[in-house]
Amino acid sequence: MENLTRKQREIKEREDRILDLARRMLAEGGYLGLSMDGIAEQLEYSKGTIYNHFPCKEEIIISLAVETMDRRLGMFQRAAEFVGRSRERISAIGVAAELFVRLYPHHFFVEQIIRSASIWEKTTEKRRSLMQSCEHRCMGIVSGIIRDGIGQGDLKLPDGIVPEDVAFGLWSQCFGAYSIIATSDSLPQLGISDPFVAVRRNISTMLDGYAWQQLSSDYDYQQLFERISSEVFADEYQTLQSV
Amino acid sequence: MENLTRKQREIKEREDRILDLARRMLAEGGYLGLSMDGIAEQLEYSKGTIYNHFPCKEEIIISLAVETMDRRLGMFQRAAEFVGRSRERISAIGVAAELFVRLYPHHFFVEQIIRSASIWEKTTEKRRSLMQSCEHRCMGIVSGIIRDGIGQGDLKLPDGIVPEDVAFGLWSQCFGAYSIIATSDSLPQLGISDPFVAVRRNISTMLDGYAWQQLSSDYDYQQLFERISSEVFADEYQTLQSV
Amino acid sequence: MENLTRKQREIKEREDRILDLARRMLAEGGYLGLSMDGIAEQLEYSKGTIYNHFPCKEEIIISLAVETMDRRLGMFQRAAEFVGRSRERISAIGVAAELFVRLYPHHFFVEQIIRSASIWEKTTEKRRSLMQSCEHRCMGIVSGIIRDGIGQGDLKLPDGIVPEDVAFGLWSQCFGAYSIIATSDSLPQLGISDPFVAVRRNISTMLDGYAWQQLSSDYDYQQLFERISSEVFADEYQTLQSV
Amino acid sequence: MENLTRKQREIKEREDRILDLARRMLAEGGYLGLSMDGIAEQLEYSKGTIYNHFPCKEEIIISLAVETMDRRLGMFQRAAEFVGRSRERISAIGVAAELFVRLYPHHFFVEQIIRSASIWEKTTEKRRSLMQSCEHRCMGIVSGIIRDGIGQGDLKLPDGIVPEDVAFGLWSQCFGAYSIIATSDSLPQLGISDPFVAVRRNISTMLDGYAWQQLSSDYDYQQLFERISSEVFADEYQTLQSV
DNA sequence: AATGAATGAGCGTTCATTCAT
DNA sequence: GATGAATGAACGCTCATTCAT
Repeated sequence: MENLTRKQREIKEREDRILDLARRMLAEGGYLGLSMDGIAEQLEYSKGTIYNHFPCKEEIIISLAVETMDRRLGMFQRAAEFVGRSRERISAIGVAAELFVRLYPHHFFVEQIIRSASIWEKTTEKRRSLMQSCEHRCMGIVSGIIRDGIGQGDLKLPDGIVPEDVAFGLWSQCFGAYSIIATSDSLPQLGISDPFVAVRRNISTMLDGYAWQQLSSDYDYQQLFERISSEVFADEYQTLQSV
Repeated sequence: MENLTRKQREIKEREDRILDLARRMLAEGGYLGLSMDGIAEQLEYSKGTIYNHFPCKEEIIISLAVETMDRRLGMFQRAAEFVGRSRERISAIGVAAELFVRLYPHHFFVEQIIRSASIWEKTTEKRRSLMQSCEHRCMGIVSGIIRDGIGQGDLKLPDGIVPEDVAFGLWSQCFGAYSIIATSDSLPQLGISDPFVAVRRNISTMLDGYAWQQLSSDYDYQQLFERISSEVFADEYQTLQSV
Repeated sequence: MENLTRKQREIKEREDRILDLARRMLAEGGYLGLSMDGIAEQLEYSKGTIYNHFPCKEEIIISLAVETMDRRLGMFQRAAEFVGRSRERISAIGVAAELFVRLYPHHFFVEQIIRSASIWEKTTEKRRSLMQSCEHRCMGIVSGIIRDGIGQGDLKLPDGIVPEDVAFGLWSQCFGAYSIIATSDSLPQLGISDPFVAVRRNISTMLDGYAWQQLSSDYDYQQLFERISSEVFADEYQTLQSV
Repeated sequence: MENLTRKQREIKEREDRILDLARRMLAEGGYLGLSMDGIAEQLEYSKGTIYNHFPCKEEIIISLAVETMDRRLGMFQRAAEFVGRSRERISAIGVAAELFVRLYPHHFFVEQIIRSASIWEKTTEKRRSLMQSCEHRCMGIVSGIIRDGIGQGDLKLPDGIVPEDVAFGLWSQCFGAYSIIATSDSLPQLGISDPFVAVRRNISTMLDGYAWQQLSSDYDYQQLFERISSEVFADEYQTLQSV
């Protein structure tokens, strides 16, 4: 059994190496940049071996996406545990989102690929629902904090708006901004010198618009951002700084 | 001469059919979903004929993108001419953006594809700058309205924020939300029953956060939305209703 | 009829323009470098018009070859008329051959192309025999001079050797050398600094070997070369000098 | 291991079959006559298999050329080792050249193709220099024998002529004659009944012209030709006889 | 006679996937 | 379980040739 475990460890390790390489290839050249031949060659395994791990190319991409979502979910969970008032906690989520995309741009890119390529036909329904559940839980965390805020009197949503709508707003804002940042190289020419800062300000302003206490006029969220970064995401933050 | 015109009309018409089909293929299967063979086959023309219209696959995609951007730019320009206070005019832009993506979802999808595929190597610099200028002008319209609002005293931006940052916020919000809407089919399960309404509310709330007069609490922007739709974009609105 | 003649002149003129361009294209990029589309485009005629002149691509190449051979035949004929002893006259042929290949390298190149591409299947037997007759007459001129030399006692061929064998030797030597010169760019590195001079010396030595009077030791053939160039081929020689 | 060797043998063997077929196709229809589709079809392998052996069409042609040059170089080297006076040794080279072109006419044709087609862009500089070095060494062998002849007093070159010039003469004569023989089917009609014999006589006469001892009048080079054929190139000679 | 849009067989090449060893 | 040779459908693209106008 010890033997088996070692074997299993080896297999898991190789699987990780495949995924790591695949992610880099995907980031480098999109869906076409990822090739089974290339993986086999660069990893110095035979193609057959790669196929022993993943039954087809699409499954690799799905695995990549699952890994990405898992990783972000983990960061979101740690963020949600931040002790403070509801808006501080939602700020922690914001920190997590930004750190994630800056620290693991390849992971983020995978999500974009998966949205534009038609992969689903070759995949099992199980895979698909696995990813949806990940998405679901991420949303749940954010909505939960909003609900907490409402419960604690920090926030009151107008009629016809549910916490999920606000969560969707945060999600859209981040996803849209990070997509544009990742794929546009003319932002400075458009007059946007520091897009990440702009995202934070815009989100903050939106939350002010919802009158989520405490307002950004009464609280230094920039400083909070730094504090969360170094307290909750010490490792990630340091890695980012050193890059 | 009548004869010549008929031929030319036929050609133009076929070009449109090629682009329409190409757009659908792109929307269906991404960059790989669009194939020259497929176009020729489905349109029942020879490959040579397709190549008489477009010298390579990339040029089709570029043409698609240019068409998309032109069309939206046109709608933005009409929106910007709406007579009213600055926030009403920015609402008109919002109407344009939403109508555009709902009316021409394939057009919108093309933009996403073009962001992730590496098409540019096969294209001239002229093409590239043409598209960038389109983007630039769209941004310029939005920033211009924001500047007008500032000049007219409807809006005052905090220190360190320029109109472009706000415009970027609107762009991100829309682009992100519409991307998610277009590629996710589980929004209802996530609790977001009407994502388009949610976007409007979130954006409106952000503008409230910037204290852009008149605040949504003092003005019925929902009604304005309807009015702009039926006045400025009568045709588009009707088409949308009938679908 | 005057009208018809003008028309015919126009047609002939256009045919020449087609052939000129075709020859340049052939020289530039070999068999593949010659394209019907390219001809039509650069000459600003429609493809149909080109096909009115030549029924297929191969016919153009054949025409090119015929033109080449005609031109050289003309030069050979003028050379053969040089007044002098037989070896002087054969020298005149040598001058013609060298001037031809140096002055019209594209023409020479056509001959090489036609030897390596399989064009004949698409051509009529008539074309083929036309070319062969050209070749025949060129050979005939050279053999004739040799025969004259024998008749005049300048030369006596050993048993088993006919004038055509010697003519073949001259032809081979020239064709081989000029081919190598045209397609090899490393002759200087191989130690051959002036290949054209080398050809002349080698041929002259071979004729000495046949004891063709007057031997090169008794006659300044280099000076004769100059004289023939400037007397018989004044125009060609001048053109060459000015290039 | 026996197993592995068998597989490798099979692969090597197929590679040879590909090259053989490719050579025939090239000889038949020039650069265009060689097609990857055609190879796959005639050999009844899939296209992918062909591409497993050669990464592109050009590499096949290069391989063909290298094989050709290697083979002739080998024959030249064996010829150069013939024990005898310098002119006997140069005769051995002549035997090698003729046997080569008669025994492997397709090989010879490859060289002509490669001279006129623009293959080099798709190939590495290494390939190119490999071929040039082959050419260089062939030339070196011939020049070396000439130098030996000079050193041994068999031969004295006139002023202004270097051994390489004479070697170039031999090369031109052979290359030209063999090219014409290979591509012209009307030699008998032109009065050249045995062109190979004619080449030998012409070359011999040229060497007589250079007064290279022993002169053909004092030595039976025809008989030497037979002797070298059967002694140095016994295998090749026999193969030729039996064809 | 001139046009040029239309054709379609053909090309070189790629790559996910299979399966005998 | 590992290997990698073999497959073959698909791709983007070219171009000589035809023929309705």
